[in-house]
This record gives sequence, structure tokens and C-alpha cells, in this order.
Amino acid sequence: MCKSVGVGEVTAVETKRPMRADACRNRERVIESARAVFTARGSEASMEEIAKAAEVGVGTLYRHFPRRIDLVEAVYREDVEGLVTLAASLQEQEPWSALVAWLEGFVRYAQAKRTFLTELHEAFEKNADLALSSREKIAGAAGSVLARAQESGEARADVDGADLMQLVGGMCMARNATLEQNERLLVFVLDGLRAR
Amino acid sequence: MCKSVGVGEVTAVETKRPMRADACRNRERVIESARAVFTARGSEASMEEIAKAAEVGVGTLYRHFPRRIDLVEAVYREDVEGLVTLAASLQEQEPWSALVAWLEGFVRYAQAKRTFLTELHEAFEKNADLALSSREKIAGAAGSVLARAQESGEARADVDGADLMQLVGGMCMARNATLEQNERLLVFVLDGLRAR
DNA sequence: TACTATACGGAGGATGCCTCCGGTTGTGCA
DNA sequence: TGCACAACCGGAGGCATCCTCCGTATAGTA
Repeated sequence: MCKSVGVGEVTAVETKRPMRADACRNRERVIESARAVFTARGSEASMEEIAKAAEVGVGTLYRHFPRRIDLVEAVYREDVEGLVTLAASLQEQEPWSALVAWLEGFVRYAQAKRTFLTELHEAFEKNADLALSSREKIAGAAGSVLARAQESGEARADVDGADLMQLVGGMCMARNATLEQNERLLVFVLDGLRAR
Repeated sequence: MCKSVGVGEVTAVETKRPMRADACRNRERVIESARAVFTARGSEASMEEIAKAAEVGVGTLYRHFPRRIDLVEAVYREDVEGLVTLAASLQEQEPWSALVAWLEGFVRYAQAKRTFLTELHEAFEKNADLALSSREKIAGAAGSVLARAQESGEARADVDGADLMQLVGGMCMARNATLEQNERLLVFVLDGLRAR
């Protein structure tokens, strides 16, 4: 599950051994706790707090994520990856209900992202590629789910994945949107998306 | 020039005396230095650094701006105010060249804002009204300059101030835009804006 | 089991935000 | 002008947070 090394860079001579089991476990737990703490406390979240939540020393935390921003990035990367795998796992379902399910996931993702948007903004600032590649990945996932619904004739043909995430993402980012409101609005979007 | 008290709140019983001259001077200098330092070093800028640049102790800085975020807000408010007064001062000029001049000012403003966007984001987060009211002010200023150019028949009639700032602002915010590029692009926008 | 590379963890250095208070100075009034 | 005092200045230092360092513990291998 996590054979490669922390931040995503490749080591010089091909990592000889896989990551140790405890290290792997801890890494996952840190990311998970970080997501929870960031979501709950936004930019107030401290590294010590996250370490404590993961039941891990700060030293361990910093081994895996040398800078605070690396942790933010890791959480975000996992979220994006989650949307991609969600899209893949929905391949089996009916085209339209897969689209609905994916968009519901996307709304939850976008909603959660709002709470640590300031953090994320900084990550984007230092790593311009992150924003771009994530955008592409999500648009790709959206596209694949949408395409099936379009082929089956259930979704209108004159939109693409990028349009969809712009529309729904923008809606979720609006300064004072609640999750309930967004889920309600999604219904309208879906109605509008339906071919007639 | 600065009779009222710091952050923009009104004191209980009408401020008896105006602000002392030295205090007023220092306040201005702090804002000015803060703008420079924020622009140069973004979110890295420290309060000590800004105080030093303004040739003022940190104590003085904190008297005027109790929290870092108050300083960010003050800088931003001045910028916005600058755009409004710029619009007003251009009333005398020819409608079209006034529009050009104002948009050039707006591009510079938007470009500069990018460097401390992370800071600003936090300010918006804590003070939702700031974002909204600023937006309105700028749109108003844009509208007033645009309206004259429309009345004189030089600018096309199917846009308004909000459209304009959305278009040009968005252009400037793009992650890797340089000032030169933006000024160059502005020429295209202006061509597109011209009535035919 | 014994050995080694790897990981753990928390004390502490460095830095940055903000407070506090003794000394100074501008301002209104006589 | 000269006085009295409110308002202001400035920087040492408290406190929190990010991050480093290194002695100790442990997973994986022979």
C-alpha cells in the first residue's frame, strides 16, 4: 500500500527495502489524523496536536513530512486520489446512479476542502504543479463517469468533466454554503444535467 | 487624513481629540512599509520586519494593529480605497482614456494582491464582510468609469463594472501571470471592449 | 538468536506573534 | 511662552509553534 518513500520523490538507487510495517502504519495514521484535525480546526491546527491525535511523537511526524506543508499536500493528494478511485469503483454501477454517487462524493470533498483552504492555498503557492495536476485528475475522473452517462443517453451531451467540476466546485466554495445546502443544490444540477 | 481610530470601529463617546500627529504619521508609515514587505516576501513577512522597515518599534505597530490580520486588512482597505479615488480623479479626463488609465491601475492592484493572497484569504475568512464590501466598492468604481465611456459611445454597452473586474481580475490572478503579460493582455481586453 | 538498518519520540533550539510598562513627547490651556 | 497630562513610543520578554537532533527501541534478515 505504501512502498515508496514519503513525499513522492524518487530515491537515487531504487529503494532496496520496502517501508517498514510500523512506519507505513504510522504514516497512514498521521494523514488520517491530519485530515480530521485540519477539518475541525482549520489553520489553527498545530503539528503537536496532529501528532497527538495520531498517537505518535512529533519526531515521527516530521520524518514522514519534513514541513507542515508536505502534510497538507499529502492529505490533499489522498483526497484527490479518493475521487479518482471512487470513479473507478463506480464503473460497475448503472451509468446514471454512478454519476449521482460520484457527484455526491465530490460535494463532500469540496465541502471539506473549504475548512483548510488557507493551508491549501499556501501549498499551491509553493508547488504550482499540484493545483494543476489535481485539477486534471479530478476533471478526468468526472469525465469518465460523465461519459458513460452520456453514452447511455441519460446525461446531456454538451458538457464535459471540467465544466462539471467548475460548476459544482464553485457552488461548494461559495463563502457561506452548508453541506445540506450543497447537497440540495446538487439535485438541481443533476436535473439540469439530465438529457430530455 | 486619519482622524478616526485604528481598525475602523467607532469608539463609545465620539473621539474627543484627533489622533496625535506622530501617531498618525507612524500609522501611515507602517501601512506603507507593510505593503512593501508583504509584496516582497508574501506570507514570510514578519511583524518585526515590517516594524523595522517603518523605523518603528513593534510596540507601536501593535498599538495601531493589534493583530497581524488587522494590518493585512488595513493595507487591503487602502488599496481598494485607492482604486475608488483613482476612479474619482479620472472624472476630468476623456472617458476612454480614463477607462484605460483605471484598468491599468486595476491590473497593478490585482497583480500586487497576488503576492499576499494567502494572508488576505485568512482575513476574508475571519471577516466575511470585507471581501463582499470591497468587491462592491471596486465594481462601483469600475462601473462609474465604464459608464462614461459607454455614454460617449466608445465602449460597448453590454458589459458592466462587475463583468469587467471579473474578467481582468481573473486574468491577473492566474497562477503564473507576470505584470508584463497582464499589461499586454489588457490591450486585447480594451480592444474587445471598444464599441464598433 | 543476533545483528543492523530503520524508525520512534520527546527535549530543546529557533523563530515569530503579541504584551507590558517605564520613559518620552505632542497638545491644549493659562 | 511654559506647564501638566494624556497619548504615544519602544524593545525586553512571555508564550506558542515549527522543526531538529540524537539516544533508544524494534522490524526484518541470516
